[in-house]
Amino acid sequence: MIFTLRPSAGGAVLALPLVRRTRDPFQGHWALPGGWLDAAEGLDAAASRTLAETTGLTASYLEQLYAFGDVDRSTTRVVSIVYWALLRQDEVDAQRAAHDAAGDAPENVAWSAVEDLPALAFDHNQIITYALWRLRNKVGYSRIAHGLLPDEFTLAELREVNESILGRRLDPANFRRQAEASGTLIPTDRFRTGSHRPARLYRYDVAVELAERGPLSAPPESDHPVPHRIEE
Amino acid sequence: MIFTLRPSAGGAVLALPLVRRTRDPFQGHWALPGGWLDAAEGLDAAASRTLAETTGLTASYLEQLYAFGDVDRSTTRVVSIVYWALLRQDEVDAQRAAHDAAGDAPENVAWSAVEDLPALAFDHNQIITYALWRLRNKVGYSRIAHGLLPDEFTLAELREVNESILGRRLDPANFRRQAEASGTLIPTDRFRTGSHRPARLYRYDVAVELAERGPLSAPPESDHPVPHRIEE
DNA sequence: TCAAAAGTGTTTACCGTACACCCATGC
DNA sequence: GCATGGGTGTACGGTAAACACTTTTGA
Repeated sequence: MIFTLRPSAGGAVLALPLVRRTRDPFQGHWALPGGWLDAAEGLDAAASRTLAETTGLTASYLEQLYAFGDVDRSTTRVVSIVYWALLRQDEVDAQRAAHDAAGDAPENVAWSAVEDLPALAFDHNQIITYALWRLRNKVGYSRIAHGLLPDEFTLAELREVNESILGRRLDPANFRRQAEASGTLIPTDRFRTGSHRPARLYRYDVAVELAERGPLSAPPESDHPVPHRIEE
Repeated sequence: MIFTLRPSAGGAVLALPLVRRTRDPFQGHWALPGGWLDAAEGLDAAASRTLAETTGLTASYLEQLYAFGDVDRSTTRVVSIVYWALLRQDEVDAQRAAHDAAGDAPENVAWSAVEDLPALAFDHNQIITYALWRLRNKVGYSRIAHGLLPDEFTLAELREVNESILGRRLDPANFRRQAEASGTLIPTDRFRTGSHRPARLYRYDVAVELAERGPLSAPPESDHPVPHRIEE
């Protein structure tokens, strides 16, 4: 499941690529991009590979979502270990422009806004519903939004990403203070000009981001969990 | 991964069952209980079955944790879709008593406190570390603690469960107010006597619990995600 | 009567929200 | 100048934490 933000009238909207199935079951239907796990690759690697095969891009954020394994979710027995990725809009645009210039735009891939999805193959609509729920939850307590932004961005751009994911407006003044207080933003000396008062550009502190994912992102020093006791 | 609370000097401690491996790789080592996915059962069903085979019990809480699939995590290629379960202490005790009476205590199962784990087979120590991290996170924003308690419990017992998971003392007065304000507790007319002033017994409102798990616990009415737009 | 846990009240600090206001730039 | 978004100040309300205090039982 690959999310990006697509500019649209009245703010950006979340969009994701779908692929048209070329064989049964669900031939001709749209589905989430996916692929088979190779015997010689780990789950993360397989997800990265599938992402690259679909979009030609590398994700700025990639995380395991959930394993779906009901017996009746396909005509054969398939367990899907679903990952979700966030792509920076500028990279998606650049890739699309390159394809357009070369005239080799992928035939069976289409980007769809999440609020305007067709009926998909298998249980893929349900998977998207779950991913959206997780995304909207996570944007509240995590600094996930920068996965959709270029390296340098204004606070207004960051706020608009959050607004697009959450589906509601945020107070610019309060958002600014919370963002600055989070300790994850590094102000630069550069400004975005072009309209009205120039806005300062920020970048993310990547060191902070790693600590949020728990023990999986950075393997613990010891094989043993940290002992913990109640102090009397 | 099966958690329960074991009474101990100075408060309860988290404990989980380990099984001794009877074949290579890691023969003789302790490992997390597990089993193979049957072609005719879903992931949740397989987790329930494995739990029952290990403990003879049904979980009061069962949730998918994570899928582990690095190529080098076993000598053969194995993808483990790990679930975690919470067991009520009274049921574990009853089951153990039944086994002791019948003289058929399971030979290769041992309960170990999480703060005193041996070196386990495969990447199982890492898996436990991750599960503990998730458990401690989740106890903060979810009412997960009641999975470790009998149907009726005092607020002090509920607080002690939270203290055991978090590894620190909580203020009884503040904990009481937060628990009562959560809207998930139903006071009963019964009291726990035996020492000092009797404490009122509470039970959980099960209806509330279901809403916390997101779209997976209760499938959405429609196959399509709820559209959302920013109001201008 | 005393110890100890159950349960209540109060004070403080902090944080999210709302909103008034000033600042700097393009037009 | 003036419209507009960038950026600051401030007041209010809710909630978590700290802790003093009362209540009720067993011993």
